[in-house]
Amino acid sequence: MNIFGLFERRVGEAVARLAADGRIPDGIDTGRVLVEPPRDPSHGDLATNAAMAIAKGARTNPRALAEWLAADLRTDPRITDAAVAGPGFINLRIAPHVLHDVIRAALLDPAGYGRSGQGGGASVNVEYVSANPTGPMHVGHGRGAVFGDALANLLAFSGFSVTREYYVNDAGAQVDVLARSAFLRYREALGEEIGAIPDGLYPGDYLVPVGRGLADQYGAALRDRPETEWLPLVRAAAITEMMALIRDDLSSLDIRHEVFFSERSLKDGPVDEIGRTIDAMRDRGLVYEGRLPPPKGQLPEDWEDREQTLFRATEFGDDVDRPLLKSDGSYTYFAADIAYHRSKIERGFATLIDVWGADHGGYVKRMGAAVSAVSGGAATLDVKLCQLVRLLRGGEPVKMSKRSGSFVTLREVVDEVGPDPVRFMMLFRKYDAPLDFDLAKVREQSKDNPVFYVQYAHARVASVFRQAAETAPGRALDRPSLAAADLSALVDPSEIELALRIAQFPRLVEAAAAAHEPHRLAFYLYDLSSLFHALWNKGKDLPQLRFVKQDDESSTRARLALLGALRGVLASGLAILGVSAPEEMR
RNA sequence: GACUGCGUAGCUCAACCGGAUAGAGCGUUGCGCUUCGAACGCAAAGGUUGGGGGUUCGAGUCCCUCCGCGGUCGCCA
Repeated sequence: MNIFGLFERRVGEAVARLAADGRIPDGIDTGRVLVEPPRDPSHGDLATNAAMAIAKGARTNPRALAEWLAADLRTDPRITDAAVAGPGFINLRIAPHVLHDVIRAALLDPAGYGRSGQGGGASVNVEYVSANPTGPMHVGHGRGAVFGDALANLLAFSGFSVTREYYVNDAGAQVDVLARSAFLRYREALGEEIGAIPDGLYPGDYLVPVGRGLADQYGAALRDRPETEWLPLVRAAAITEMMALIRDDLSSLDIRHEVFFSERSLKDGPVDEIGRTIDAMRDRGLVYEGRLPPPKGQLPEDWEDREQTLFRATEFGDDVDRPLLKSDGSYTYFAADIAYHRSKIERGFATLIDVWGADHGGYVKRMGAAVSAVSGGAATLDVKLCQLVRLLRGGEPVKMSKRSGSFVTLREVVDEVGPDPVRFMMLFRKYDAPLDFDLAKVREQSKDNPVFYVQYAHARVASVFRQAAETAPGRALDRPSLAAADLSALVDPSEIELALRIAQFPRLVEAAAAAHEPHRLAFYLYDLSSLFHALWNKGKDLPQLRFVKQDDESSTRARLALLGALRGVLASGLAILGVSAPEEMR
């Protein structure tokens, strides 16, 4: 249950009654009416901007409107007070039983609390990672991987039908370079001395096993054949191995895609999907032969002014029209990418989310233009650009990696600190802000480490339940029993504040899902944990606030009910982020 | 030069389709804590939200402009 939505509807009814009474005009737009937590808890439990939001349409001053609405709201048994404040806010105090209902709902259905029908089952495609299959994943890939995965979880939790997809760039020049690099390792495996890896080839030793595999499979048969003959074979083998490597890296973070979509299949499949896409666009007048103005700033050395096949991207908000064919007549990467996104649309997705690295920023407009063009405006594309990750150890930048040849691999980091800190810290920052990831800090078991702080809150709740069971062996601690407790024993402001924060969970999930911003959930869990730890600490000085009290079974049960609700929200939130919720931490 | 993201406390960052007195953590300062639930607690100081202008009842948030930092800049992927 979402009390914010509940009271938003209630406020809407109050507005409708004002209209029915003739005090304001009919049909006023209430789309901007919000019920939200007040900035200052002393103002009330909930606040609404309704009077200010409709004042213009009602042609009445906000204060007067607020008084009318407040009078109506005061008649509701769920509302104990409605006060007008400031420019026209209405601050609401809700009856204790409303909050008790929230606690019971969260307690009785921990996995369902916060879920919503927001998505209405709509199909959403989240494309993330899509790292080139030329080597192991590095830390930068890891951020997009975790972000995309948490976002997919969040959307699924919010009632969307989500497909997690990986676009395998198995068609460009890079995979040919991969093939040549693997071929070198193949010759090495046959006993040849290859010396230093030449510039332009991938030096990483992760290709050594690929070379060995080729030697096992083909013996010396490929060695003296021309490149045109061995390259497709070696390339296919190497890509298969690299994708296995990447899937393994991803599984170390518990990330699994449902669809791996091959770029090569667009061109080499039964039909040339890229050609088909271009033809379809041409039929609609979106493709023409023309010249492009030279790029501003430094001119590329090999710039030649020539006529080429262009997509009218400018008609869809891009800065210039974009080429679909290279000078040798082959398709550009962009042309393939249009065909790929068109395939997503043809597969029934109206909402496309792409998670890219910051270096692809210049690509966003043209892809958005392409999606508008090929879908006729029916599909939307939201591109999330994840900023760079700076890897630190004790404040000092970490560089290089022997294994990969040039970068720190994701796997090295996961192996060192574990998947939970990697996932949580990658999400404990807005995606469009650069991220510092400190290998030393994320392993600290102290309140300064957010991962530990949140997980420890969950473990601490579990510990209270263990203690509750030990101190009174006959005590019924199952959820239905606790839900039957008299919750009116919860009176301390700290307890109420915690309950109110739990009540915000559904609203927060909804907003985070709508904005495609899973980091909000990470911050919420941190705040929630902070309230709980504070309450715990208060019990140290004030024994009457302890959760388990030998001499007061009824307040013990009420508090355990609250903690049971808290435990569910923590577990549920952490599950969306893909972080474990430990029962104990040792 | 163009496009794009960012600019919030000394530092690292939040701020929910524009809402009230811009919030946390670290650091600083002060007080507390004889393992009872301290893998610490409480409190304080700290801000012209990069500068300027505009829209609005109301702007960190939207628009314009300038400054600074990063990214990208026909056919690479």
